[in-house]
Amino acid sequence: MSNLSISEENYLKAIFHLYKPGEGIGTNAIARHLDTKPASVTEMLKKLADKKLLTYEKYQGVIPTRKGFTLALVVIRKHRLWEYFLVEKLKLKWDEVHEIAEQLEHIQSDLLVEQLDAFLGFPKLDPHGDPIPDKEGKMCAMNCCCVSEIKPNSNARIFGVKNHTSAFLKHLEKLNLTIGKTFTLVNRNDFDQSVELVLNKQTMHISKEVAENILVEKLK
Amino acid sequence: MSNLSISEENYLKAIFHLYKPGEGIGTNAIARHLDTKPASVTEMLKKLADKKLLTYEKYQGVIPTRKGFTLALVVIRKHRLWEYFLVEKLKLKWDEVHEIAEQLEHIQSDLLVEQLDAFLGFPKLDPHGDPIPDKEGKMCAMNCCCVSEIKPNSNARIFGVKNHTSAFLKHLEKLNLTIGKTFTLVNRNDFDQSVELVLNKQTMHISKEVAENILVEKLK
DNA sequence: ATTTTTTTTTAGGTGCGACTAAATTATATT
DNA sequence: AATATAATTTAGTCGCACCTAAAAAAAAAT
Ligand SMILES: [Mn+2]
Ligand SMILES: [Mn+2]
Ligand SMILES: [Mn+2]
Ligand SMILES: [Mn+2]
Repeated sequence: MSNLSISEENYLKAIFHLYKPGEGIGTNAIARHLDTKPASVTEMLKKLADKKLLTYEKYQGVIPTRKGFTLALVVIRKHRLWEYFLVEKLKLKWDEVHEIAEQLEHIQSDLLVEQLDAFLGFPKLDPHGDPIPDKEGKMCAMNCCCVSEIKPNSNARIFGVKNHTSAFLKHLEKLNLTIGKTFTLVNRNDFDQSVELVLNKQTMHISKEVAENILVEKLK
Repeated sequence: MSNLSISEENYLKAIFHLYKPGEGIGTNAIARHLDTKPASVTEMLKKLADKKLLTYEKYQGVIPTRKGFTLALVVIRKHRLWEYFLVEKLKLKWDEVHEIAEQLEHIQSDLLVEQLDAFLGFPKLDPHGDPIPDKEGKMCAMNCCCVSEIKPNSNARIFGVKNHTSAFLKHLEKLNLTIGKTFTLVNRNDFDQSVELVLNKQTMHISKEVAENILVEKLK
């Protein structure tokens, strides 16, 4: 029964999201992700290392332990379940839920989480296409890639987003690029990496930045 | 847009609950209610006075301002809406929700509260019979009193409880004394203030402590 | 192999919300 | 009215989570 503070939970989650097999996670990257200062991060890393949630060696970059991964997944599970609740039950828009879930994810009660999960019908994906870990921390494998990675003349269905800011999501909504929509990638412009695609027989252009933040599954 | 900390919100709520017209609220009473020390209370009272949420004069006892009342009611509204949600939607027991609502009441989002209220169908009473303030802070007038205040040979319907601890609520459940049940108060024993009542044709005895914490409406 | 730049850590400090112990003020008792 | 008791405030600390500025180590550039 590891009782973590809200700050500790946010650090664990950030570290989880920044983790890539093989590489240690840098102090600066964590500070950037949490909008805080590197000096503050160093302090917290020592505390989390004391609690055996990650391995810390000066200047080496940090790697979460099994326990660290597990606890991060619990927070992520709660975040995504609450987002699902807010959109499906309370009828909030997909761009309105992230900030609220950022608070709700820290509510402490195992009973609450399990009952919420059941009430929602054990959803597998959150409103942004991200998989929701189950009670054991398992989540469905994702077979998707960025729009910026698919080839011209291929069809794709929008699966999710990588950027969760309200500004980006509202922009997508305006472009009618929401989850489930299918389109054909017609062409990629070499000089600015912008992408030309056809959606509902309408041709449209999206910037490199947008293309990098939309996740799709390829269609045959 | 007064942004209060969780502590400040909990103090405001405690002060609201302890308030009685005419009298100032003592430092000790607040400390007892929040399970903290008088010295800590004094400090917080000064801070809340700076924010114009109450009037504070050394040694005089404290009185909430209009603004203090209003903000306390917002927190109480959230607490009771979440309790209703937990019982009616997530199927938690009435003795399991208080601690969780104590956390949820601090989630900051006006949109969330209003949508939750609508989703629940604008409930008027929480699972313990307490009135839920509406968006404007208004709540239905309560016409009820303690079992310890009603006279022998009168009929009453259980309306709510004054004590919200899990221990007390579980006890009531065991005695089958839950909201909506009606009974006849047969007799009060003078020497220990215990009460004899008839519920479903069964005679039972309840202690003074229990009688003081059950709220009823009198039936003709 | 130096030098420069970047990353990370250390040192020292702040605000918040708690605490204990001691002083002060108010209230009750004699 | 003087004294004892209770309530409240003050003074001084502490842990947490942040900060800035400076030092140290690692990585990159010359
Ligand atoms: Mn968070
Ligand atoms: Mn999401
Ligand atoms: Mn609370
Ligand atoms: Mn209640």
